Amino acid sequence: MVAGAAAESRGHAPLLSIGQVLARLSPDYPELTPSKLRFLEEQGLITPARTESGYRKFCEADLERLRLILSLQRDHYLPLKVIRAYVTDLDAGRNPAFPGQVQGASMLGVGRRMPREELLREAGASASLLDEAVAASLIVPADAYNDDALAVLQALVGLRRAGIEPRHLRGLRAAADRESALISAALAPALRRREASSKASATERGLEIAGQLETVRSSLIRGAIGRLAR
Amino acid sequence: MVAGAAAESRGHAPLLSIGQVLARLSPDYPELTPSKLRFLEEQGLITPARTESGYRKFCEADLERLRLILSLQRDHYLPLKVIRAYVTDLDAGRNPAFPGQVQGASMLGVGRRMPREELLREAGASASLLDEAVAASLIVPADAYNDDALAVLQALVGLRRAGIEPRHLRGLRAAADRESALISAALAPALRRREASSKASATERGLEIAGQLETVRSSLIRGAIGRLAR
DNA sequence: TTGCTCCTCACGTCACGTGAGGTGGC
DNA sequence: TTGCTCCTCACGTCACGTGAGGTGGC
Repeated sequence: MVAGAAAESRGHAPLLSIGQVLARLSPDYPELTPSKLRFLEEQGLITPARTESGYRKFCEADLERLRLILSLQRDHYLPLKVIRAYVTDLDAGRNPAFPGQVQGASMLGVGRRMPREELLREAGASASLLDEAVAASLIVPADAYNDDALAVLQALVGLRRAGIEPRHLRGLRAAADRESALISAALAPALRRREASSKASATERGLEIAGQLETVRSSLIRGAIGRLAR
Repeated sequence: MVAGAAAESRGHAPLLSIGQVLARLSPDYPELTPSKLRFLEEQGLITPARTESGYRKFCEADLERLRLILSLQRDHYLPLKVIRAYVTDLDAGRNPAFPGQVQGASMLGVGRRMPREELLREAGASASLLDEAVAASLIVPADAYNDDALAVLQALVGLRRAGIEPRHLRGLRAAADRESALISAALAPALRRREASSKASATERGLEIAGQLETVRSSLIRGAIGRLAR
């Protein structure tokens, strides 16, 4: 590994100090701090190189890994223990299952499947609400439902209390399809460039883009709600 | 205060045990636990009544307060210290400013305003990107921008890296307006019923509904992205 | 030499979770 | 009487944050 001026003159990416890493990542991850970076190293999630005098030096692969770790934390609410297991498996070439299937799922309940009756009971929903949700293409009917369907149905219970019915949300379905088409188009060139790249990483990147779109949308909606109250 | 059968026979809401509170709130707040409820009491955020033998008993006002506290935590990422100050001010009838203006804003930076140049620098954005965002109605031009504009611009920087430009997002603006109209319609009856209710609580309720809509949308988009990778 | 960045190490903090050991209520 | 729910209290945990005290680099 050659660092510094020599690397730069050959067009290699230079190694970054902890402060430079912060400057590069904080636009996407504003909650990042030096103390968090040191903590992640202490926990064995990243292993940056060191200069002779002990300064940390991060390469591009370290940055990629940090982006992965931070987005698993931010967008999937995964505890570091789970993230560490995932990246350790990745390092070992074991091609592990993507751990962030269900936002906020309990460790016990991950991958859990429940029949219709259990879904209704846990969500506190009526059978007709579920039927309406299916009719509006908000939930896909199945023999066994997952935690995602449960979260959606719980939200629909809350929305009904506000007088908003599933049929009012048909537009959401169409808008989501348009949005996923936009994301799909954005991912296509990267997928062509590196054919061998895993589907998991394409999904991960797609979810990151979805998160950025959500930041924009959320601002627009909060702005509109703020104007309503005036 | 009369509790139990007498209260029920008069049509008063009965007092709820800690387990019953959990059953009522966990559809909306799945992360709620008995230990969290006890912790919130210990921290002085709620003060449920007690039976002679020491069992906690929650009234409807306690539930309302819990919903407020939990949504301030979940949707605005506020620390309990800030939430406590807010509800304490509410109790004292001081009509405090709603504390959750900016998601994830640092305490130092709350209410902070920055000129165009500072906004561009902090977001790592070009002037033309900001101009395009303004043209697409994603950011409102101003002499001084807030943290919300910064978050949006940072997201747009990330989206541009993925090849998504502000003009591709004009649809988001229209969709956000439709969504806020839906929310506005849902809030209207409640606003009519209790004219004196504060605008802050209408905004709060509007944001709660927006959060539920987001749960549904997020599921649809994640589902669509998952199908893309197949 | 002067700032500025970076280092370690110890301790603090925030928001809970986890039992142990015991009592209350239909 | 038997479960089941609920109680307190002590301690643990997770993910960092905060300084003190010191060294490195342009």
